This record gives sequence, structure tokens and C-alpha cells, in this order.
Amino acid sequence: MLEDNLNETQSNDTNALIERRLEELAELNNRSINAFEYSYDVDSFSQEIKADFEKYDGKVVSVAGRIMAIRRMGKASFTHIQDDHGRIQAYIRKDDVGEDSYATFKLLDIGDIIGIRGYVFKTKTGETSVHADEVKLLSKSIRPIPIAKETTDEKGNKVIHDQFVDKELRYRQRYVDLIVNPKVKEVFIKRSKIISSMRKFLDDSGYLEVETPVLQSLYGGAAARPFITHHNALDMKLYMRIADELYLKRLIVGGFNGVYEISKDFRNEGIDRTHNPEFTMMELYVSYKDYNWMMEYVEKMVQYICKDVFSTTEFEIEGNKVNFDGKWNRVSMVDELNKILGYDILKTTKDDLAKSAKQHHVELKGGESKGKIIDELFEVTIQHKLVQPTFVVDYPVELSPLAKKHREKDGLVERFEAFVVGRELCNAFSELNDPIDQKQRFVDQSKMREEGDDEAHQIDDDYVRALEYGMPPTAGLGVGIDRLVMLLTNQSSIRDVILFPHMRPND
RNA sequence: GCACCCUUAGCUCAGUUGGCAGAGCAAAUGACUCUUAAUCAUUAGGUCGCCGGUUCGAACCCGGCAGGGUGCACCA
Repeated sequence: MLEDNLNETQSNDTNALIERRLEELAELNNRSINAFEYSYDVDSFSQEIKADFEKYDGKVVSVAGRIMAIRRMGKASFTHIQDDHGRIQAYIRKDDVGEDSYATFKLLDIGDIIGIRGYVFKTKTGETSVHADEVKLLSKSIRPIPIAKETTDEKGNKVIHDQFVDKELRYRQRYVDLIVNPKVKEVFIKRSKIISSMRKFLDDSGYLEVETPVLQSLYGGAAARPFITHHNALDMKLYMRIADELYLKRLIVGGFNGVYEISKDFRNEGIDRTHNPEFTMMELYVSYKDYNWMMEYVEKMVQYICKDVFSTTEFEIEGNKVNFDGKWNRVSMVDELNKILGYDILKTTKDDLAKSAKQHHVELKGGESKGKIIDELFEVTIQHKLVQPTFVVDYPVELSPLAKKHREKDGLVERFEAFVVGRELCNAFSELNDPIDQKQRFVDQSKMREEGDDEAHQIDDDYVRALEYGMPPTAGLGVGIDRLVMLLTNQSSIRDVILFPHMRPND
């Protein structure tokens, strides 16, 4: 038994395995061994040593990492340690490291972090290894990790036994997930590279990365319910932003040629496979451009990221072969729907649309605008069929209070969304820069709000004032980063591309 | 918000008709100086998610709650 005060200093879900390791820790202390060292001079990494054995053969290296396997054979032992990019085996002989050091090694466990110095060699079975002359404990692990073991079958495929798969534990304790499931780590490395690559593409275009307020007294730029918080000193309600849009366009008014922001937005909605309450969005605004230009820009940007990060534009996504290369399909939302429904949706009545909605099993509550019904019909009839990257262009004005009226088609705005395997990749439009029209749209939205639509846009008078000073013609774009990463890494849940997805508190 | 499913040892999972709580890995002790899911022997390890009910008896049947998953709804 250990003293009570020792137990109180750790998390309270202790067990016999942890108590056993605390006893080992006490024994290490008795031997004046620091179980939590200050630093270690690492000069080599597992992956490089294994990839370039000829260069390292016989050379003395210092490596460090977490013990993932130990095979003891009396006076000699093998261990695998895992560093940032892989694992390497070490061979530890009592005769080489000395009696005391070998006795200390016997007190170590899977999960402990150690440093090893020794020369690189290949075992008689051909595995690149480090023949240790020094083993140093760097950090003791007192909580056992859920260790999996690997074998290789006749075909050379890796088979993982007893893998740590409990999704709840994996998300709540992502640090453990990352230790024992290397493929998880790969996804998050890809995520980071996708964002860097996007940033590089935007920077190389000459656009300026900026930061705008997360805490806002008026929220806008999207249709969503916000998180509400409170500022104590000012004693006022503040909202967490649901979009960056209105502030970024104020900067276009201010004279920047192009601005973008990659940041978290917050929406107070349900949580599911494609929604996390905080998520990452990239928004870009470029002056003197319209949505036609932006379509080409999106194509180029996505193709650049694909080639930069994955060295290909061809992807396997949910069993579909998808190619991002070349010019993407462009379809008109209205034309496609007219073909399917057999009449002109812009000239027809709301009642006819409601009938069509019923035929296509779209549930309406009543009170939806004409544009909303059109959008619902689009989702069930067309969206899910869009496998290859496709721009859907020209949306009903009711759905897009910040987009500019179509230059030719009445009742529509110049807006597009890109879809891949039925999923939205981005949303963009020619930005509305007529302050009088914008004011009217806000007023219309506020009527919808009064009629019970709590996601309708708030009136932002300061934004209208900014437009009154004059905003150049501008193209705007929003890309949901989490969903882009889901697509490119073929993950079906947003939780698998967010390191710490939101979970209900458990303990 | 609704429906269905899951919750058993640190991890992965069995658990028959309601009748003593099981295995593999991990752990401990011993043997073993080229092993690799090391091997061999021995040992220990449980609030069967929580609360209640039915029953002589509940991991198992019933009800409620919690957490999680999937689908639907919501999400321009």
C-alpha cells in the first residue's frame, strides 16, 4: 500500500497496475535515479536510421522515445521504442550496459520514455537496431497504455491485434490514441500540411492574412444560432462569431486588395458526424473579382493543395474515384431543377413547389420561403449525385442575403457551391456591395426573424455604413477546413479530423 | 429532439435456457545473452456503466438514468 497523500496527487481512477508502477517509481528513487529527467541529447530518429541503414551502419547514435515492447531473455533484452515518426529496436546486453544499468532497465515498463545510445546494426533476422551501451530513463509512465501487437501475415500485410478502438476513449484521451494508433497521427499531419499549403497558395497570390474579432456584439455572415457569452467589465452580452465575413469585407472597404482568415467559428447546433460546435473556416475576399473568377481560383487552389500534400489529384473517397484535376463541372441549380420538375421554378408559385417537394419526400413545416423549398429540392434530387467536383451556380436570393443580384437572371444571386461525393466543399459569391440593396436584404431578414426564423440575419448598421463609403466589386469564398480534410483523408466523421472533438463531460 | 444499437479485468473480446465471472494481450514471480504477437512454468487481476424492479437466485429478464455509436431531424 502507498501513502494516502501520494494517491491524492494522481487522477483518482487508480488500479493495481498503477500501484505496481508507483512501487517501481519508489524503488527508482531509492536507487537515486531521477525518473523525470530534464533533457536528453537526441541526434537521430528511427525512420531515418532505418531508411538509410548504410549511412548509419556501425555509427553511434542517441535516440529517444517511448517503450512500446520489451522482450527480456535473462541477461539480454530487446525493446522497441517509438519516436515521432516510427519505431526502432534496441538490443540491450547486461555485459554492455553494466550490471546496475541492466538492473534499472528491468524496472522499466512499456510506456516509459527512455534514451538509448549505441551503435547501429542489423540483427541476424535483418532488423535494423541499436546496440545499446547506455540506457537512460527519461520519464516514468505510471499509467499503462493500451498496447496493441503487430504481426505480419503471409502476404506481408500488417495485422494489429487487440487494437485500441473504443471511440469514446480515443476521443476523450486523444494523447493515448496518438501513441498507439499511428494512422491517427498521419491524418493530423495531413491536416496540418493541407492548411500550410492553402496558406502558402493564398500568400503567394498576394493576399493578406488577418485576424478579426471572435467576440462580437452583433453576429452575422451566416445563418446559424450563436454561442452567447458575457463581458463582465462592460456588463454586456457578446456572441462568439458564426462567420468572419462581415469584418473581412469591412477590410476590403478599407482598401486591402485581398484578405483572408483561417480561424474557428462557433455555431450552437447539434453535434453529429459532420458538425462540431467549433470548427475551422477559411474565408477569402478579393477585390475587383466576381464569382466566375473565384471558381477558377478554387480549382487552382484545391489542385495546388492536392499536388503539394498528396502528390496527386486523384482520390478514393468513400469508394468513389474522384479527380480534382482539370476544369470542374458547372451546373445551374435552376436549370437542373427545371429539368427534373418539368416547369420553370422561378415563374411558378410556392404552392407548386410545395407539391413537388411532397412528391420528392421533402418534409415541410409550412412557412418556408420559396428559396428554401428550392434548396431542399436541390438537396434531395441533385446534390447527392454530384460525385466529381462540381460547381452549382446561381441560388435563390432569399437564401443569400449577402450575395449580389445576378447580372442577368431575376430572383437569383451570383453564388456557387462546390460539391464532391455529395458533400459541400465551399461556398462563394459575388459580394453584394450596394448599400441600399444590402439594407433592404437585412430588413427582409429581420422580418423573417420576427416570423420565427431565429437563424435569419441580424441587421448590422455599421456594416451597411461601411458599404456606403463604397466597396469595390469583390468575390468572396468560404471553405470548411474540417470537411476539406475529411474529403482528402477519406474520413467519414469530423471527430476523426479534430484532435479534441467536443464531448460531454464524463468525470 | 426522435429511433435503434453498445457499455463485462488496464486493452481487445467471449459469456449457452436466469444457476460458482471467462480467454488472449498487458502485469507479477522464476528460467533464458539475437528476440520480434519471443518462449516455458507459476501467480494475481472484476462495483459485469449507475439506480431500481421481478426472482429462491440477475452480467443475462423488466423500468429508469448516464455516456458513447449509427441513422433521421436540424445544420443557407
